[in-house]
Amino acid sequence: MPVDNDKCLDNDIQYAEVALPLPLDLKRYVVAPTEHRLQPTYTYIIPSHFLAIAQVGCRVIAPFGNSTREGVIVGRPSEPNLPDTSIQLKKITDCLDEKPTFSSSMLQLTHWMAEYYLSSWGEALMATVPGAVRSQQKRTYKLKADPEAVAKFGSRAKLQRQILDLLQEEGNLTRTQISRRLRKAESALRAPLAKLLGQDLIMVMAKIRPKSQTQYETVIGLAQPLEVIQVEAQQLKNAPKQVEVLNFLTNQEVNLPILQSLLTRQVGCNLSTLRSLEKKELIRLRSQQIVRNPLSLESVPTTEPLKLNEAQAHALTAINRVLEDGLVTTFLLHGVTGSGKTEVYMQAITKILSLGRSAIVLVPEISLTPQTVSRFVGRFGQQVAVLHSRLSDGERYDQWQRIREGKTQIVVGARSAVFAPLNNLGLIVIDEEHETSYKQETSPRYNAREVAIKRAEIQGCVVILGSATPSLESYYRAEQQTYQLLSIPNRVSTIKMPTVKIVDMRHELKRGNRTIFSKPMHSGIVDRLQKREQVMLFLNRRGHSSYVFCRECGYVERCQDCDVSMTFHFDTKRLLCHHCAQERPTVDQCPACGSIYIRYFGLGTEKVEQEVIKIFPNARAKRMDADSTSGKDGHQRILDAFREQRIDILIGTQMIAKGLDFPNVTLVGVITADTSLNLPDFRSAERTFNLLTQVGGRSGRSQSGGEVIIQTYLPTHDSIKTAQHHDYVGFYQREIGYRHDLRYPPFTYVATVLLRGLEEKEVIETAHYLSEVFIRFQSDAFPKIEIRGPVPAPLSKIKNRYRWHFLLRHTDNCKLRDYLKQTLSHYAGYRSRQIDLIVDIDPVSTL
DNA sequence: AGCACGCCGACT
DNA sequence: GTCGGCGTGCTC
Repeated sequence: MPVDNDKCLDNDIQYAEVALPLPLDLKRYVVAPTEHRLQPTYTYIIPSHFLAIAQVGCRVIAPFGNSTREGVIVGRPSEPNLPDTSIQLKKITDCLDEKPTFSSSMLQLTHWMAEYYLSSWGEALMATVPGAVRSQQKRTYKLKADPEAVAKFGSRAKLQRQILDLLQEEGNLTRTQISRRLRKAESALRAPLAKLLGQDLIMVMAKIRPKSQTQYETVIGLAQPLEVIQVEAQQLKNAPKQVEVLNFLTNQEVNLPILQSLLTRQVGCNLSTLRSLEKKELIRLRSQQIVRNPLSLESVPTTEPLKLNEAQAHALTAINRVLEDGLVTTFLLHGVTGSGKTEVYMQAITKILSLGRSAIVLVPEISLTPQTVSRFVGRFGQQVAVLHSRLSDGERYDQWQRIREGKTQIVVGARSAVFAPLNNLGLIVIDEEHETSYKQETSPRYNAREVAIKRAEIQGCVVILGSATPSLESYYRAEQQTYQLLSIPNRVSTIKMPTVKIVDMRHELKRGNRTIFSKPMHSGIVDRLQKREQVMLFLNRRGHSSYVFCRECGYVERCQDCDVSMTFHFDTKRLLCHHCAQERPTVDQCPACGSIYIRYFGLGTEKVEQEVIKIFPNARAKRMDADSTSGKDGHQRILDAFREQRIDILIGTQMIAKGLDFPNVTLVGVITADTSLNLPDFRSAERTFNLLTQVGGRSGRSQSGGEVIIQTYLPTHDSIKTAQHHDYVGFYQREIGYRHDLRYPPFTYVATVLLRGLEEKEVIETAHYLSEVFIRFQSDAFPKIEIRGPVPAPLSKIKNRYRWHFLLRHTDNCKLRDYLKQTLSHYAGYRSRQIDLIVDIDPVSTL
């Protein structure tokens, strides 16, 4: 029987079901998976002083095992529902919210996410709030024994000795602090610390406290009427600084409270001056909340709604009709690059605001540039909150609070903005819906597009998926009438689509052209340079050469920790692994046979830059990729320079392909289209088509018209041919046929299961064991499940960890998940801790 | 995930 | 013997 110190009657005890962010315990699914509590929640007693506020959806701190955790109340059962009656219920230590952080719809949404993506509910809940909202656990270690006992400890256990010395010297330290000072991994400290604790030599003080949160600033105001102050100032002759302060305050044009920092700087005084004035009750110091606003709103000119062309107007009418009726609908807005989709979004948002509801706009992180943001801010001003990865924790926290308090009606942000806590949400826009960055690559591995659709279903909203190159899944669903298709087939006004030229590089080679520029590409660039127009050159690979090898013996420089070749970077003259960032100097002699015939192969952006400089010495060329700049605004500076036409040729990776709009660019060159085409992934054709269309869309965004030149060794490939004619539907029809024949999405649902570990042998053995489990269940209850694998993953080793994987398919995604839950629960008993298991539902890539 | 417990080889 | 490494199990 639980003991409650608050002396209330047993039937007054109130309970909370708490979800904690623990990893999913797969063993729970072993028996009767549908009846069992699928998500591990824990029951706690709510102390009477929290009864008033500890509601469902509140974040709480609760003791868990021998630590303290932050969790979320997901239920208030009248009776505890425990697997075992002997369990002693503990009490919640603290309730962090007066008003629930999670609404019932967010609880529902996160529960769905956890079930769908096979994560725990707690993990799903935590993924929806910014880090700064979450509490941080802080454990500090403190010396408990007296110095004598410490001295007596001896130096048998060196680490323990070092820790004792450190604590004696510096007092209380956290584990991270200890690890930094001793230059040891935190994990290595666990055992020694445990030992010291066991011997009662040290103690831990666990404190969990909410992170950074709200910032305050001090403002100074007058505490007396102006006349009184002026009289008083006469009396302060021997305190000249104080007089100065008073004079400054009384001479202000507007008599508003002034920032302390500003005042001290202007007058040249310090805080103590102000304090003494405060004591004399002449001024008042007051602390007020700082709202960090990363938008410089003043600088953004307001924009008026543009007049829509016929296709845009048609799309908007269809959307508005549904918005008015309040129906749950998903639209697929298919509009070519430059067709004015954003204007349609904005006018739909205007509509939903007029109905008293709010909107979320999801944008891929990469296109969340000031340019995009200012379009929304320019139209909607203070009603917009922006959430993206460049914000500091504090800024993000403030934005989040503004949204939660109902101060903004529109949220523009990347993936996780789909969880923005807006009141009365009415519309979710997902721009570039095909983008793979909407998929989170850590648990819970959700796709914001699918989460948005689910959220819309729960909260009764409309979703607009927008893209020039919709994902095959979305377009298929539109064809099946699951989504409503809206098309904008033309660019706005009279701007034409660029002409696209395909250059067969095999012919170039035969003609003896060994440079990276084909004849048409070369003359195209020369032509633009003469006309003072700009050129963008695109290559989706960083570095100089993607592999370095010896012509004598065939030795290739590989990464020691990953199964890939090292990329040569000319800037640093070093070899870099693009998967683990391992780096080493390049060689001029073969490490295997000593020969000096080292060759550099495989083209990267650095090499393109060099070639451009060599062949077009008079052109001002600049490269933009992950290596080319450092610092926060580096990329922006390059883009600004390009916009102001201080650069003629911009060379870059993906980075320059998305959402940028430079009117003077009339030629876009794709150095090679084949890189992404040859990847062993069922979406590689789709990727390539998207990329080519995207890149091509950068050309000719003004009246002068534009040209795109694509160099390839595979000129007859569907992705390339259809991209040439801006023929999305043609591409779709071909590709959907292949998907159908090969039983890939959207005709099946796919999940990948990856096993990862340091010991190759162990990984393989585990993979084979799992394979047996898969096969056993397949024949019993799931004959239609298709299992591919185990095979080494295409990147068979990353960061020293070997990777084997499975690909599972089924036409019914519920069956597929049930199958995974059951099989993996059986495997869970076998698995060793050395092997990670990663399940990815609806993976965006199988590499 | 943390954290303790308990089993086993290596060395004061 | 003990130290410390490492695998296993539990947390309302």
